[in-house]
Amino acid sequence: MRISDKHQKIIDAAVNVFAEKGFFNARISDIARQAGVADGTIYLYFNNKYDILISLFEEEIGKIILEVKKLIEKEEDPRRMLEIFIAQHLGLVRRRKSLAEVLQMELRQSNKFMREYRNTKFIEYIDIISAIIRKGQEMGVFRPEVKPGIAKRAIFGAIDECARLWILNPDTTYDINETAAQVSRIFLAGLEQPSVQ
Amino acid sequence: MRISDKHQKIIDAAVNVFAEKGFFNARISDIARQAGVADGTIYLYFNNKYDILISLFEEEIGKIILEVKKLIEKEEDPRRMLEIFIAQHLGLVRRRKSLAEVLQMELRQSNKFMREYRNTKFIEYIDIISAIIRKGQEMGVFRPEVKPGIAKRAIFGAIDECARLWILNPDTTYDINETAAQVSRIFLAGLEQPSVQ
Amino acid sequence: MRISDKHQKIIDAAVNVFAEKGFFNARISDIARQAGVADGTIYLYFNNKYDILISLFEEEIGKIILEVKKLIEKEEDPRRMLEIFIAQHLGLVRRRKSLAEVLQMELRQSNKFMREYRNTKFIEYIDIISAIIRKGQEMGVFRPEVKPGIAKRAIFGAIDECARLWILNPDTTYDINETAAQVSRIFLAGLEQPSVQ
Amino acid sequence: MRISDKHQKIIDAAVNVFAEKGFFNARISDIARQAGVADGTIYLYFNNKYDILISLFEEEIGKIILEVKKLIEKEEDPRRMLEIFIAQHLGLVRRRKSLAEVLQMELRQSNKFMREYRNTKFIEYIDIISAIIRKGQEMGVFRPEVKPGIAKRAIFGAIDECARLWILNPDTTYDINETAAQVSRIFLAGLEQPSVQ
DNA sequence: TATGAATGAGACTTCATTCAT
DNA sequence: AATGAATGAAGTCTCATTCAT
Repeated sequence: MRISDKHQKIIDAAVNVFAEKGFFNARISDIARQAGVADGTIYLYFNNKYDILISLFEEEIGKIILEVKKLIEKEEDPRRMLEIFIAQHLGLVRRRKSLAEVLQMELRQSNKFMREYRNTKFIEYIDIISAIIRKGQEMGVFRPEVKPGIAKRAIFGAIDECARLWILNPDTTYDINETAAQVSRIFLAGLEQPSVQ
Repeated sequence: MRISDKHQKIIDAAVNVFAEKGFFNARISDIARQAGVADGTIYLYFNNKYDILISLFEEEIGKIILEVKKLIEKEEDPRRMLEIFIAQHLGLVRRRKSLAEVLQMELRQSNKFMREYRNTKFIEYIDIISAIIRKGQEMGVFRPEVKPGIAKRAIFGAIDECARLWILNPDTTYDINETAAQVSRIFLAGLEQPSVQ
Repeated sequence: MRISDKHQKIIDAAVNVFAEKGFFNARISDIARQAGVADGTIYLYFNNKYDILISLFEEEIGKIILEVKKLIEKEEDPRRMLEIFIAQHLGLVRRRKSLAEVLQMELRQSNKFMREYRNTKFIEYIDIISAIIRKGQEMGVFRPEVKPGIAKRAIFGAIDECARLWILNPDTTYDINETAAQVSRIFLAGLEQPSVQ
Repeated sequence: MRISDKHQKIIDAAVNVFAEKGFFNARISDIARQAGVADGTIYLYFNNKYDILISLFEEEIGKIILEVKKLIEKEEDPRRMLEIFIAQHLGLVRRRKSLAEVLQMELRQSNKFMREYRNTKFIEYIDIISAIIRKGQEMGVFRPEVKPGIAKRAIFGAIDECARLWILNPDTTYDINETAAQVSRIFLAGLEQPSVQ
């Protein structure tokens, strides 16, 4: 195992603590306690508090990218691919609520940091969407005038906002599956060639 | 003048400072300096740092709601209304970049706060979208199976994410007008009754 | 009237506020509000917060000295005089509870101040006791070996501590009259010439 | 060692600083400097500034109670016990002047706090006096009509006030031993059964 | 005289980070 | 590698005092 067991324990603890309190209100000692290590131990694995957040983000989103890519590459139909991406992203909220909260929060974190940190993992993630769209356009399934660079943002934003709602009010909101279905339908209708219908 | 001049000066300064540094990295003394008042003066107008953020949000989004409602109520066609809402929201980013940054950041602020603070102004804002959709459905323009409560989130999320991109990389990205046009087209196509076309 | 009406209003307000919150926790604005004047007005009558405390003390204890002296000088018997002094001091607690609290607190205030401020009014007050004792010794009523300078402290301390108890727990404690009677009896027995009995 | 070395160091430093400046004028950094620790270290041992005062009080008065009880329980004669209590209390002033100052100050501290904080240690301390008196009454040495609950306050107040005088003007006042002797004599004469004499 | 908005120095407290063990 | 006690910088907020009106 390249990455120590404790490294992952700390990441997991940080996910929970950041999700509960937010990055700035989270204390290193909270993370340490939840990870079952001493405060100082954290600094053997991470440079500083912000480094935990960045590492967490890169590693966890890396895993998510692998998962969703594996699911998508089995498919042929770009429409189906998009449905899978959307369902997968929203499914993450149910399966790993705290992680979803942190990833979401992080993207909007203090802009000073975001500007400094070129978030390549996140770009890789949403570029899955634009790749799907491009493929659909090549296949003549999606309308050619849609700009994949804009559409990917629109689609990601839409599902992320639905996720945010669900995170804040898990009970009072629409069922996640239904949300995924609705969002998929809207975007598919919005992207498809009229002639295709 | 109901609200003192200094109240607004502090809000304006806070918008700039929060946008630049983020809420947690912003210091009260930064805001005070930029507002041209003493640190203590801020506490004559706001209870605490977080109260500045909340007040800022409520007051500024209140103005935005008024503006966009005024524009929309002149229109008859729900499709046009949606275009206006989208264009208006994205236009805000160009006209008032710092404000847009803060409002965006704020929505994802430390979830602990967000859970406590029922963000009624924000809900009022996105309910403009669902009202438009409902109207379109009544008029037979938009598809009846679309759930306005989900679609409003999707649409808001899409434009907000596009705004975020533009805020972070104003230069390298698509033109705002083009973005608005693309997003409008996707959603209109996604919402419209096939028969209408 | 030599001393303005507002001067007394501020003193009265300060008595209440100091009694309720203590000197350090009391705010000038509290006193101003209770006195029905503006914060700044207080500084037309007093140099600073501590000056209010000193003035309050000197003026109010001055009145108390006058009152008790007037009562005592009607008497011939030093034993009766002592009883009157004790009853009068404890009676103050019932009649003017807040004032009693402040005077008491003040005597033990931050020693830095107490050392700087020679509390002549207070000395004048307890010297009434030593004068009574001396008179009693001259008349052969009180034992000559008692040192008036020590006895005055002991007597004042005893009644002040009883007052303190009553201030803190007005309900659960002995009746004030009974306390006065008991304390008088103890000290009279302690001071009188055995032969006198 | 149950309580860390630093805990006691901070208490000792606080005694000195509170005695010199008073509780409210004392700064945490003063205490830290005098204790030879960092400011933050204080908060590893105490919750807040006021907690230092309370802890100091409880712990130090606890020790004093133990000492005086040990001395008293060797005696049979209640008169002698009272003398010992008085001498011991006044002796404390000479041996531990700063501590005496703080304990005294504390009893009259901002009444808001005193009302909240049921000062059980102090009550335990002065209940030593009432226990002595009750014992003397049972033995027929002290007069039965004296109420121990009042007398304990009177005696404590008397010696505390003498202590206060000595703390403020150590030079110009009576010798502590003489004061103790005088106060003892007054109270013994005041308490004893006439027939006993 | 009177006001009360404004000032700004200063204190308590927190907590990321270090380092001796 | 691991600990966790200790550090000390830094920020929010308070409030006595001032001064233009």
